[in-house]
Amino acid sequence: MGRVSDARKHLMDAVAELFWTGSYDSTTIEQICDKAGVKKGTFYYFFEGKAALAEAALDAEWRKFQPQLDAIFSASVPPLERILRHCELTLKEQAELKAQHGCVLGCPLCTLGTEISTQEKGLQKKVQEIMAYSLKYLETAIRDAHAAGLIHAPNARMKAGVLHAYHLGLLTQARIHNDLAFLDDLPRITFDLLGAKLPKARRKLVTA
Amino acid sequence: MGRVSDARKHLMDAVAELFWTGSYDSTTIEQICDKAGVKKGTFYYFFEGKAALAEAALDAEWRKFQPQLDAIFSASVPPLERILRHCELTLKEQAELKAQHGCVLGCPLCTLGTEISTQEKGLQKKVQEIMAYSLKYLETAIRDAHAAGLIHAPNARMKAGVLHAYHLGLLTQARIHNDLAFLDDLPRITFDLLGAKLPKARRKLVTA
DNA sequence: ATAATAGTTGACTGTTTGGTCGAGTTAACT
DNA sequence: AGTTAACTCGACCAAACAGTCAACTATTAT
Repeated sequence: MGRVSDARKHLMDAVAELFWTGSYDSTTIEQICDKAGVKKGTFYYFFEGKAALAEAALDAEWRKFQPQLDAIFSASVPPLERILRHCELTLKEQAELKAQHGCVLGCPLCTLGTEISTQEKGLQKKVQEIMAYSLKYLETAIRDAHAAGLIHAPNARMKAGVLHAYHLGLLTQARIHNDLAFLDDLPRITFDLLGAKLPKARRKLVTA
Repeated sequence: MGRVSDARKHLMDAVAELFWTGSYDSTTIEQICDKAGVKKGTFYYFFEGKAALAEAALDAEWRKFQPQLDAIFSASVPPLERILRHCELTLKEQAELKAQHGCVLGCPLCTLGTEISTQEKGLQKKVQEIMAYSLKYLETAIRDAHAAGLIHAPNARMKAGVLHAYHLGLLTQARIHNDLAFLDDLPRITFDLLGAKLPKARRKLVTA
């Protein structure tokens, strides 16, 4: 009964892009509404406020992204290949975003999470949750690689943590310096850190 | 001629803490003035706006911090010891800040730089500049360590980049999760990444 | 068709903000 | 002591902002 609407979806799409390119606090509700082609009243009909919208949008984005990770980290793929593909996905994504928006955007979870960590506890929890998920993919791949004797990593969780931190650090630097070149080393160093050899055939250089 | 004032200094101190604990965009000029015990008119007498103040404050903070780094990374200290001390300084700082503010604050340059990267180009440049400086300390230490045969790192710059990215990533995670435990591995993993052995005598565990 | 429901809106309120300015105050210098 | 320059302030403005609401519209199920 009653009419149906896609305003909710439009709002979530709009907020994702605005947070991504700008920042959480600098994005106003009116900006979001404008981009979504929706009036403020409608916004408040669907969401309690900016934080609630952000939380919903984050959830939706993650659900959209997850199948890609599931494919890349599929158990049917050799473990080290999974990690390599993940690196390549990151490179490809960042290059596309730079082409689209004119600047390197880095990791959205870091950008958002860092900014709101001292406020908006609910949203913060969601960020933590998603980060924890994506860490698990790495951890599993590393554990499998170790079990297959491809690398020596008795503590897969810790190794994943190191890789993840390095990964995030690079993305952060790339955003801050607005330079994709920071990511060039990503696959090679990742494999270095794993104590594995990067297949020579796979040398995609993505330069700014 | 004329009177002298420390309002400028007070403003710079206030803004440093507010950005640190909150965020750039969420910090209003009035908030800054309140914390500094100064009226808005005075603010605009000294600064063109928030970005200008931030830039000046960043510069001042860096100048205050630099001597500490100079001491830690002194050529009179064995190169690997420099790096270890730097890790320990980070741990100590973050623990103090947590005790003081109730939350893990991470790297201020990252927090600020990530948030404003797509706006405020002048401020952004300052952030990049300071980051580049602090990277140089690491690089020199690594080059010295390599020259002394303590580690194998023919490309000191790249090694420093890896360590730096890992470092930043950890701090970011610690902030996002508000948990100092993320930093526990910092010294050990740092030395792992360097291919060096961490002196057993130095095992300070800082837990949340 | 119609009634019930879901969605939409614009106009409104009160508040917060950035930013300005002229008038006043304080301290250094001669 | 008096001049001058550096500084301070509070009052003010206009714009931007979050948030509300009663009236309106479109859709769906019956």
